[in-house]
Amino acid sequence: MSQTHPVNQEVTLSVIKTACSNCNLRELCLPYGMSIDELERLDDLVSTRRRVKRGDHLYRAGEVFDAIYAIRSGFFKTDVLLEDGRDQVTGFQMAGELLGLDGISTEHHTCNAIALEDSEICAIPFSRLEVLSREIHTLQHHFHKVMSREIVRDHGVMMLLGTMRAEERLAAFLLNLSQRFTARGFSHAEFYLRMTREEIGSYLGLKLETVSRAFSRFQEEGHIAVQQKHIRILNVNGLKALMHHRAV
Amino acid sequence: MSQTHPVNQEVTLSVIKTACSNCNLRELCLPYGMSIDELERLDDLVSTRRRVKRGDHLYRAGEVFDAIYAIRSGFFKTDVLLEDGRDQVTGFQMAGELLGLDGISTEHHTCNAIALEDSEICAIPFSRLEVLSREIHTLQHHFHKVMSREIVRDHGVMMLLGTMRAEERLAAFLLNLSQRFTARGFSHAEFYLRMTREEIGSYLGLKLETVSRAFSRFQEEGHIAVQQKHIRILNVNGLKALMHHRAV
DNA sequence: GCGTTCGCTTGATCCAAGTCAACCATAAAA
DNA sequence: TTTTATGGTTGACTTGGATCAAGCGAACGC
Repeated sequence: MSQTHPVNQEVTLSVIKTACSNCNLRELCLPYGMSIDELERLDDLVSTRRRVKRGDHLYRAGEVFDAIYAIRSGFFKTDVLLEDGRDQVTGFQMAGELLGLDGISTEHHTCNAIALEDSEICAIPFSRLEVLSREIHTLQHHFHKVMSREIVRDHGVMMLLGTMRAEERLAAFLLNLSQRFTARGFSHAEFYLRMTREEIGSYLGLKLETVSRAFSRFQEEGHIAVQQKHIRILNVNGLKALMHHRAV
Repeated sequence: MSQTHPVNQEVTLSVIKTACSNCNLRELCLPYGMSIDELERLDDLVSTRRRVKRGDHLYRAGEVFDAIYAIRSGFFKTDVLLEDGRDQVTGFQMAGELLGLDGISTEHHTCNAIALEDSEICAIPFSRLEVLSREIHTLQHHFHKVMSREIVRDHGVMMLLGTMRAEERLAAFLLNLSQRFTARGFSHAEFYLRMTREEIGSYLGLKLETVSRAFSRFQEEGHIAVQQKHIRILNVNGLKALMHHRAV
């Protein structure tokens, strides 16, 4: 590459921009709660940035695990494949969230992570994260919290799959998305779905037709406005009520 | 209490017996992979042993979290209660397994842990565990693996709830129990269920009648012998086949 | 600009599991 | 020993969501 001064400057700028210490997601992501000095030590670790094009795998089930990934921008899904060919989407991840925690257990990834739009991720080599988290207490503690939060989230999904009916599931799903978009500074009431009806259905344990019908019903009842993947929430409380419709 | 010599000796003996370094579950539990010296440092931490009677809570959702618990003996369930009164069993835990990991995230427990038989647990103060795991790399790494394993387990349950039909779920459940009993040195083919049909159903997202019917069907087909809570597995491969019966 | 593809919607029908109800078995209480 | 309570089984019926099928609209490649 050219080594002229202007280009070097540009490279430097770009490096600064990719550092955790300057990342506008740091309050959502791994750096949460860390001091300026501590952040600079984390920057060292998280130097590798990578683009993942829509439809491409970030990692695949079975591959050796050596890093977790923070989503810098974009949108992912994770899915698990059963031996008999059935598969299920286990989660949708957006900016500031971590991918790959499931791989720590066996040192192999146990699911596929696929970009649903062109995305950018920060790779965090796991063994180095363990070293650093021995030294930075806040990092250690926050990492534990993030793992625990993932467990709590999964319990919520189990609850949804085990006790809720179709419309309740979809209402819960929309409210969850809305809440996560809000946390990222986007509108809570209007967003684009990055995933298909089939992927939503897979995640919610429903068929795509059922998802589609539920969307139509919500629209008829004035809770939301749907136009393909564009969703506007017209009545949050209506959705919340729907979510707990039938206490069986 | 009496301070005579024999009694003191008994106390000492009892303390030695409760230490991780002498625990016969150490290969299944938190101490996995630790050296003798390291184990002795862990012993300090895990000094509190507690009995929990059948039906009693180890902790309740909403309580402040300050420790995780290793099951020394016995059997637990965890369940989550939704605002609208619905609840679901999120897991069954047996000797050597950890309880309470969900509480790290918010510093409050997010589920109830209830003993299904008279049990004994070791309390592990969490902040002290974090301190020690900064010093003992194997402890740190193993703890991360345990948390990750919990995430992978939950994905398995999501898979089960999202894609499997009733008989497949129950077959998977029985095989899972069998495998965990085996890992603890018990028969893989014969065991007592500690939970009711209703609790199994709640965990599997089914009604108790459906669970009961599936048991009867498995018995008719010669896969298992059921007598109340006593289960004998007669045909493991039959169950495995059942588990992947319909690749929809 | 046009055909092809992919994702979505909607309708008709079907079935697995839920619901309701009766009854049985075991264990604890009286 | 009988009574009561709790948990389990089984049958008859209902239903929510799956399945099958047709058609539509937007996006993309040629």
